[in-house]
Amino acid sequence: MMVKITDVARHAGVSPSTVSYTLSGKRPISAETRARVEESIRELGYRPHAGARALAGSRSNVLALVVPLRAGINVPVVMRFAVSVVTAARAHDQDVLLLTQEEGEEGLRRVADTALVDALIVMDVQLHDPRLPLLRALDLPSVMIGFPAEPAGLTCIDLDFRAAGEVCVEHLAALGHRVVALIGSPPEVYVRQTAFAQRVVQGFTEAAARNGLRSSVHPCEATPAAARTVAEQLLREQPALTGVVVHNEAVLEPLIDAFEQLGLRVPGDLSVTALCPDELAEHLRVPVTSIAIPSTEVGERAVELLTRKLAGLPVPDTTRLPPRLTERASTARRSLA
Amino acid sequence: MMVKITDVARHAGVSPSTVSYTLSGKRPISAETRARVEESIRELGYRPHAGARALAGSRSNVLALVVPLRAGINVPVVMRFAVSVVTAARAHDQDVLLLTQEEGEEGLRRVADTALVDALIVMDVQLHDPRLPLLRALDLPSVMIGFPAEPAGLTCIDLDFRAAGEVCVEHLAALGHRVVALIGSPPEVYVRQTAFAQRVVQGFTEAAARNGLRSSVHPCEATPAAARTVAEQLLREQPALTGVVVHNEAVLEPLIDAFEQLGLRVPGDLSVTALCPDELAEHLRVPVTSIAIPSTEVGERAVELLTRKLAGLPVPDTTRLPPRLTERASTARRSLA
DNA sequence: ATGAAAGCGCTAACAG
DNA sequence: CTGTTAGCGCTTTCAT
Repeated sequence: MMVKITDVARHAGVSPSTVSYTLSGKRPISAETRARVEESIRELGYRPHAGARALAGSRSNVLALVVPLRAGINVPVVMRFAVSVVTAARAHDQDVLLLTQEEGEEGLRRVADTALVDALIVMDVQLHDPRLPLLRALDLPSVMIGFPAEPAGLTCIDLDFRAAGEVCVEHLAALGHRVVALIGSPPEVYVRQTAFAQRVVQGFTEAAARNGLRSSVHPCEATPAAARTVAEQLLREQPALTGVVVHNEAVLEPLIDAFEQLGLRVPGDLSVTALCPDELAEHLRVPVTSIAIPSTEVGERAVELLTRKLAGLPVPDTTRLPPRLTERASTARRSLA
Repeated sequence: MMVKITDVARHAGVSPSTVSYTLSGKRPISAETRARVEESIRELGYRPHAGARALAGSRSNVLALVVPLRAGINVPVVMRFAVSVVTAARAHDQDVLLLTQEEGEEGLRRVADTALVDALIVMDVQLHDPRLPLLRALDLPSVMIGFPAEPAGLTCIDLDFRAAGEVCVEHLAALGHRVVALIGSPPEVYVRQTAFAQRVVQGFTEAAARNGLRSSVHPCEATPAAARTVAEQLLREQPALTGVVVHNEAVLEPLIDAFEQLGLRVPGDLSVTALCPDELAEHLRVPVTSIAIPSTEVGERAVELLTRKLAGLPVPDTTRLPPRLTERASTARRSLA
């Protein structure tokens, strides 16, 4: 019922090793032998047994993908990312095993120790992620999505959040805006978890200084009421304000509503840019010029990094993907009124 | 570097098979031997090699989960489902391999032929899904999420959409409503793809008849404009209408807006129930009484079915999960004004 | 350029 | 209740 390598070998009149090498390309095979073997494989419908292959070759051709479960994660982004990982992995002849964060370090250790997978992709990396020591100790290659506090010895990839902050400011500066504000995440985000929020602030602040803009930063809780408060405060304290960068998905819509209710038209009086998923930016009443997390690209690149590591090739410790700003209806040249 | 079963055997002073049987429980082991073996396993940190196990035991302990990619799928629902499958699978000592619909039938055949997985979970099943013949032919157990036109010989599971339609009507009937309408999906949905839309209509219509309610069904395109049109038409043609069931996520919010703009208060003048994800129902201006797809339960049950099949136990061909209605602010007793 | 043969680490008869 | 042993199907030396 199952065709095995010896069946193919017999059918093609060669030895099993020749079939194996034809498949792996790990040693030269004459053109005619190769043709004969390939024909036999096709004819018999041969498929190498994954387990046997893993045992003999000590390579399972499976990657583990650890997906986050925490509240507050952006589900569509994770999903898009997962799909792109699977697609990219298949292009490199790898399959993808799905692990949940729930299993924690034990899960990682398990799939590593049982040789179920060859490598790991870990999403939702925290600044002081408890899994870091393990990942360093494991002899499996891994790549992390996000940057921990101490990335030395690890391979990390993510959007370049600092550049994202800069790009937003530069877009506003190019449109003639002179006073800008960053409306960010709730204060606690700047403390725990990941470092990306701070990086946005850095990029924002430095780009503003470089371009001679007046700038300020305003954390904001993830509630409409907080959005309203921040909007009012901004109008009071920065009457000359004409550009804002929003890095807080939850309040993007409420903020725009608040500004308009306070008499500021977007983009007539106020230009708005955001860091948020494209779906959100597109579907607002005023579609918002935004930078999204390039989930698909992150996934592809992560798999590529892993493939290189598995091949013993050198890879950069850190990869920061350049932000791409999509212009929509929420930004316009500063009116000279 | 790698601890193997013979190491454990030597350390515990038993044979490899005894270690194996201690682990699998496939034959009786004396309490003291078991204790000694377990102690050795712990001490040495032994983990059976997955590939070796799969080869010798012809069981990989991996399930394949095929996730859909089509536009129009509900991403959070898929994600929740995937997570629940992984969690449930782990509870049965199985891992989960992620496949995308993109790979199609070839992907299924591949993981089956290479013995990479023991069983398949297929989401997003269409009425005349091209994968059906393959799934029937494969000797791997599989379960499908959703019902094809001809489920004979397959194992299918999904929400009981017919009962969902009924429950909505009965809820409205119990609140004293006498004239109800179903606002459904765009016409094309009733033609192609899946059968669940028709089932909702059936349940709705029959329950209405059974309860002596006047009822009507209205397909609706997935646009705010269409929602408005349907709302207007309803008010014109069914002035006595006081209850609606909405089975169309995209227009739930626009519909409520339209009704209120037309002077109908929800739930004061009109009670609204829906089939939609809880997130949506909860976050509307008026939280809507709704029935959600029980993604978590579907995932758990799917894994359970598969586990039973793998154990050679009989399973029902079709499993329809009972709908659960969550009452929110959008339904109320019919005002006797 | 190809073949022969020795495992990879585990499971499951078979034997006692 | 436990041990012995023959593979599972493939990769990879080693040989030619």
